[in-house]
Amino acid sequence: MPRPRAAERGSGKERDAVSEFTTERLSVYLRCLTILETAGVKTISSSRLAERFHLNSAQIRKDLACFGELGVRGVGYQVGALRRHLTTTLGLDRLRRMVIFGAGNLGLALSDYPGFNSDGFVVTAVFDSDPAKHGLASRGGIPILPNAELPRVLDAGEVDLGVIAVPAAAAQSVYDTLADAGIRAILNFAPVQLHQRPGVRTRSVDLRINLESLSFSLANNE
Amino acid sequence: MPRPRAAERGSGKERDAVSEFTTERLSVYLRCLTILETAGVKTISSSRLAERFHLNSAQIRKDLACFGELGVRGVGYQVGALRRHLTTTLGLDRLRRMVIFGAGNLGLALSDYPGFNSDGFVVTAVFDSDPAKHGLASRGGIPILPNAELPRVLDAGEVDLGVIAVPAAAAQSVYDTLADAGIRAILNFAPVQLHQRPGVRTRSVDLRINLESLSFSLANNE
DNA sequence: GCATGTGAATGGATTCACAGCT
DNA sequence: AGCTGTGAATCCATTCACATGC
Repeated sequence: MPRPRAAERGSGKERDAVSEFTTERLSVYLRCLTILETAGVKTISSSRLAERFHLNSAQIRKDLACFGELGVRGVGYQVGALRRHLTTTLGLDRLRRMVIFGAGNLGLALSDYPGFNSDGFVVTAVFDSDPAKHGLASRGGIPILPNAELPRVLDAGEVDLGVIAVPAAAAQSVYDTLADAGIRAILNFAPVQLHQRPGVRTRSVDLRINLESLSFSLANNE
Repeated sequence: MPRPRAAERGSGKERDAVSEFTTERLSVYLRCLTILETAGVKTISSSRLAERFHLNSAQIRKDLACFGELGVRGVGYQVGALRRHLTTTLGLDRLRRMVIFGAGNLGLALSDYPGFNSDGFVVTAVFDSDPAKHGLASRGGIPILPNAELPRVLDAGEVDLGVIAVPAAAAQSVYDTLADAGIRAILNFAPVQLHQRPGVRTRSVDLRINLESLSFSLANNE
């Protein structure tokens, strides 16, 4: 097993063995470039980008070099062009529709979370097994539907991404439902080691582990 | 810089150079042991633990060996004793009080999130800069206070952990406020590279990067 | 001259495989 | 015989340092 880690990494192969660490940093670079473009900066070198945003210049160059010769030697990178390139590379030039399972505190918060409803992402529905919630909606107006409605939502339009925000005990079953429905990318918030399916890209965010890790530091940092 | 990563790692030294990857896995092991103990299992070997929860047996042994000879050769580990040991090691045998900055969707959801209000953790207050929210409370009853009330809350009782759930633009300022107030552990949800203080253990969870990383996989997987 | 792209060096996490204990 | 604890081997991400190109 290659680096399973607590926040486990997904299955499925990238096109050219671009590491997950690299792809995560691409998101960071994209954000930095957006800030620079807004500020009117046209060109930037890896070293000044590194300096400005507390990154490492060699790493920036190596990460970007995975996708061709994006810079100009002696000059640096064109901010606008590079931003557009990263946007395409990350697949953010098209709309990613998401469904969330679990209309609890976390699920509803994520439904309305700006980062989940902007720049290429949109939450289309929240599913919950509790009949008392059906027909209701999040504060932002995302409808809460019965789990059984998933096929209908899938028929009505492409869904690219599933989010699991149900209690640990229900997570595997929701995962399987999503996988069976043909969803190829899943973000899991339940604190369980999911038994993953091949062909389904899965990432887990374990909020509790972050707390416990901080607690460990407090307990052991002298 | 040693592995800053998108979800950046904090500052401050562990007692015996126990890696952050190891401490994250300790949380996982603790969960597994709790399940086993509830199921009445008294003893377990690293290989059966690995099998049962999709882990690696050598890694389990190596991780646990950081904290002394916890197992018995030829037998395995005592479930109950090991669970208690990990609980203490992770500092979960005492109560960790937390304050959350940002009473938006995310901040309020986290305030009531079971994982943030059980087994050693409790959210004592939510702070927000919007006067319209002061005096209100989360659904679960955590009061929303003005930022200026932080010193009073600190005087009233120990606060071990701060959570940043404000928009990106306000995150650094909240971070500095928490650091100035003497809080030594911070969990940040804002999508920014924080300028960190020495002596303050910081972890960042970047929800947006998880989405973008999944989007990348969808765009580049075959 | 200056900054990229990259082979080589480094550092560290994971896995292997076995010595040592029960 | 079985399982832990661990040195050795492996793998991989990061960093260095420089040849290459504008």
